[in-house]
Amino acid sequence: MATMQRMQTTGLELFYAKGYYNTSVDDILKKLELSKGAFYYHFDSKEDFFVQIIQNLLARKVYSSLIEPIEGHENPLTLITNCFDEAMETAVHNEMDFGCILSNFLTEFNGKNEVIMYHLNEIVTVWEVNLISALQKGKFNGYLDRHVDCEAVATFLMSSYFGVRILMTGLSPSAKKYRFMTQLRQYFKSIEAKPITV
Amino acid sequence: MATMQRMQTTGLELFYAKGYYNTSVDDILKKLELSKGAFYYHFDSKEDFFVQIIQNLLARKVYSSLIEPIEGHENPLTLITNCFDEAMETAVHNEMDFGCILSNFLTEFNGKNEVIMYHLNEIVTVWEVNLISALQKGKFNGYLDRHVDCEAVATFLMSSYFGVRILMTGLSPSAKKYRFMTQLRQYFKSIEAKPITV
DNA sequence: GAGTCAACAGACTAGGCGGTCTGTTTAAGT
DNA sequence: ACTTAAACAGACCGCCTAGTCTGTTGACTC
Repeated sequence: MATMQRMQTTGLELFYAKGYYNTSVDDILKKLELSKGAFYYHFDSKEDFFVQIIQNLLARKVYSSLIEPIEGHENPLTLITNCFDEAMETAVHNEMDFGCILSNFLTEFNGKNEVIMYHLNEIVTVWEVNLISALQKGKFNGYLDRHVDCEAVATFLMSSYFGVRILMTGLSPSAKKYRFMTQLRQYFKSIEAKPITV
Repeated sequence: MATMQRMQTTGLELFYAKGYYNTSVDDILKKLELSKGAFYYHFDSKEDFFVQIIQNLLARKVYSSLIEPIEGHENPLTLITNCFDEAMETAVHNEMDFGCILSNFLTEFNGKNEVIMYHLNEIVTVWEVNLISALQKGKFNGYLDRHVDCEAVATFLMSSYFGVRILMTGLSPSAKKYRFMTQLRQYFKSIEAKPITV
């Protein structure tokens, strides 16, 4: 049981760092000092292995870092700002940052593996749904302007976050983060509830 | 000479659709009905082949679709809006859209191949520089608010574009595009030159 | 018409890949 | 003590991959 978890943890590490297709089962087993027998005792195939990683590790990771932090009753724009800030700060401090795990896998498997894409898209949908409902709640509570299209805002936010994580893998990630955050705040200012013009 | 171009064109097609590591030299040669001898007569290696594709095809593609359209003297916010709109419209009409080519390769090679990453980042930098200068020119010409940080805007724009192209590979790309564009316009409104309050 | 060389063809190799299969160990049950 | 089976170990297989190497073709020269 502990072995299964170790396999999945190092599996995700290596898949994230080197990509799924570029990481062999032997690579993972070598790092764990385990054998082929151990792997295929616990998992049916490499694909089955990865699907379980998605459900057990990736889904929880996305939830704890991107969904749970925006579930409060405060201003959703503030919550999202802090959530993105923290997520990006983790990336900045991680010397081996390869971008957003979810977005990387979406890119790698798009058009190549329908089964895996299905599970990945499920996570994306959960994130989207939670973002939208957080925004709608914020609109109801008077934090957002009445005319704001919450679904559109969610799409825009997800896009920009996926994208900035790609850019942050390049030069000066902390500068990229700072610039991104200033413009996010600028954007948020434009959709927040307008004070009643007296 | 014509063979080299055919190789590069189909090479980019397949690399884009299936990924670099997931596309074998034989795959490309099979589609072209050519032999190993032909390939290694024209190119030193698979990596050399790809670097040439980047410089000959990818760089031009990015230039013609993302840089050249924003080089005019009009309002840069309008130019960028139309540029993104058109680029995304092409993606919507492409039944086999796998996202932004540049962003996909950035994701695939990040941390895996320094040589290729160098050439990819060169293209990113060119795009960034041109975006910034277009915005600065727009600021000088009174289209943008005086307090706008052009570098930050460029980072934000590149992020959001990379990201939305990923989302658009999922469900209802045209809806994603529409929502994205509404929020882009919203954001642009917040950084455009403010009319003098009388 | 003999020589030359660019532009290929295709057999070949060494290594890596996912996956299989036959063991072996170890601990618990009876 | 004997059985049973979970949890592995590791040799093995067929296939694929980047890259090599020895040819062959056909146009062009002199």
